[in-house]
Amino acid sequence: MMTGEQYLREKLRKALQEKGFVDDEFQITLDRPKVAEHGDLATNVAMVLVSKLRRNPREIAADILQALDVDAEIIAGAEVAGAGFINFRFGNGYYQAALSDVLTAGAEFGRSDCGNGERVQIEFVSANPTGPLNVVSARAAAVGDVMAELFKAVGYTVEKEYYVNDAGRQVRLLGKSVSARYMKLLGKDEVFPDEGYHGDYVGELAKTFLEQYGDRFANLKEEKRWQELSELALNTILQSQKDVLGAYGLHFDIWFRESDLRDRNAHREVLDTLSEKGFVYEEKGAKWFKSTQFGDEKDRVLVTSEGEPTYFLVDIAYHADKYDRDFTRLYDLWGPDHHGYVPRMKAALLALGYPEGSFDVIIIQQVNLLQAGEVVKMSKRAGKIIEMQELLEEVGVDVARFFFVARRTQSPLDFDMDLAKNTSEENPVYYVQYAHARICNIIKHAEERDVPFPKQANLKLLGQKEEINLIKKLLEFPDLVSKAAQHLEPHRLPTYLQELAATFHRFYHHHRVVTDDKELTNARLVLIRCTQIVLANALKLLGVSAPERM
RNA sequence: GCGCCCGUAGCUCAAUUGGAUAGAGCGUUUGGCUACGGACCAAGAGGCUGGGGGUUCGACUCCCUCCGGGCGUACCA
Repeated sequence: MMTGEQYLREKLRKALQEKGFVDDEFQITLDRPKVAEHGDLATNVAMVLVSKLRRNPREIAADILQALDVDAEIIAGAEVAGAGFINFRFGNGYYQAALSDVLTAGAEFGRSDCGNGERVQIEFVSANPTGPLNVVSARAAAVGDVMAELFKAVGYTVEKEYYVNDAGRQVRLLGKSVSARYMKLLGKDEVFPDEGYHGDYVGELAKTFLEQYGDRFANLKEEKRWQELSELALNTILQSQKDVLGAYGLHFDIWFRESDLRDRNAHREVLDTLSEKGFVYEEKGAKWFKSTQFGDEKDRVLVTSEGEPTYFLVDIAYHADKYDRDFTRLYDLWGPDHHGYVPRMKAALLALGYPEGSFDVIIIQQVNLLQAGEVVKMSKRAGKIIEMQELLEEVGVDVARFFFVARRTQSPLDFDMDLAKNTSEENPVYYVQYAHARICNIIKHAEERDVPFPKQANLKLLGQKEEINLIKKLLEFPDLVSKAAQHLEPHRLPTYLQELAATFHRFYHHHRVVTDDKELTNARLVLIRCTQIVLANALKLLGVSAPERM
């Protein structure tokens, strides 16, 4: 069905054209005023037309109103206000009718198809497989997952991908580190690599391997031992990363391995392509990419003077591969320490001829863990990190996901452990979930009193302020989902959920649902059922559970 | 030095992407609830949106500048 906004937009356009104020191209802005006194929707068209018509905005507005022909059931009020805004108020009849659409749509309410099935890929977490996932990865995991779900909700075809850096120096260092620990357990001396991994998990891996495979690695040649142990360690770590993410409710469609690219020389192909296009030159024995031609601040090395391909070159090949898989929009979620890398990646993809704007990077800022008001210091070097697993054990999946998504990605996030562990009203997650549980309980209570959920209800009985406000809040949901997807702002979901829960609790305290008034009871049952639907749909997008009991 | 991000109520954050009187939660003060769950509700106090300048009908939002914090600035990944 047509929303009230669409209806009004159409009627406004008609009025404006009748007056000869605008052409077909003109965009009418309609938005929801912050202040209730300003109505349900407002437009600034009169003010926008000031310079074109050279007239007083309030007069223009009055003219528009005079030409506007709307159904009084839908638009109950329209007036000129402020500097030249036109404020519109929907009639209760409109809201009451719209409520039944929520019920009909059910789990589909809030979803749309404006993405037209376009193929979108979102790559995130992609932590080095050289250690356990930390809390920063936990934030990226939550944000990326919800972004992907938002894209799906508005009609895109989405794949979630994890890039595994299973080649190169880091992995070799991991092998050497494990090897050194392993040999030490056997009482043999092997030098621990300079920049090796000091975390406790390295020793634990060595111990596990010793138990599982005995001392057979000790007899191998050094190089061979490092190689085998690094492969073993990598797979073990990767599996535990998958396990943690799985427990977090996150399942990647693709785990893409860097070694695959190297094995089939994809980076060489890309190098050739860039060379043919004339964007590569040699200097001091190295091969450079002219990224400055595409807005980067300096040129970048693709192949070192030692003949080694840089990480950058392989990464270009990786992104080219994504395009080869027919994705038309690519999103990467990176940590703040990689933001300097964005211009060169964009430059490379432009040089290869991929459309501008088809690739974007979202930088997820850092996470500070707070305990008793103090920042918990973490150091990767010393192996002192709070693992994602520990965090989940401490606060639970629902709380972690909600907290991580609740902030804008550009802002650093203070994760308050004490608040997160608090199972009382202070914790917004419980506040929202409680609203859902409370509704389930009321519906159950009604059934126990032989008031089954009605097939038909007279929604015109829902005229109280708290009832109308609740309906308004519910109807905001579809627009919220599409805006959140469009602007890559999943944090809007938690904000909205808190508002919705508050609006519901307010209604609950002013009005009783199950009463002797059969008709009214039925209407209110529909209202809370619709609230339950929207709460559940929003929580689903977040990957947070919607409990029936707490 | 240069580049990117951040700076909003005591604290943690929003603000429909340029709209009208900047809003929530926590904390604080006061008051409710013998009901379908008190993990709730109502009322109050709390602000020069880091400072200054500019753009225009209109700025938390865009531009310039300064201050403060974080990150980056490799033939590393």
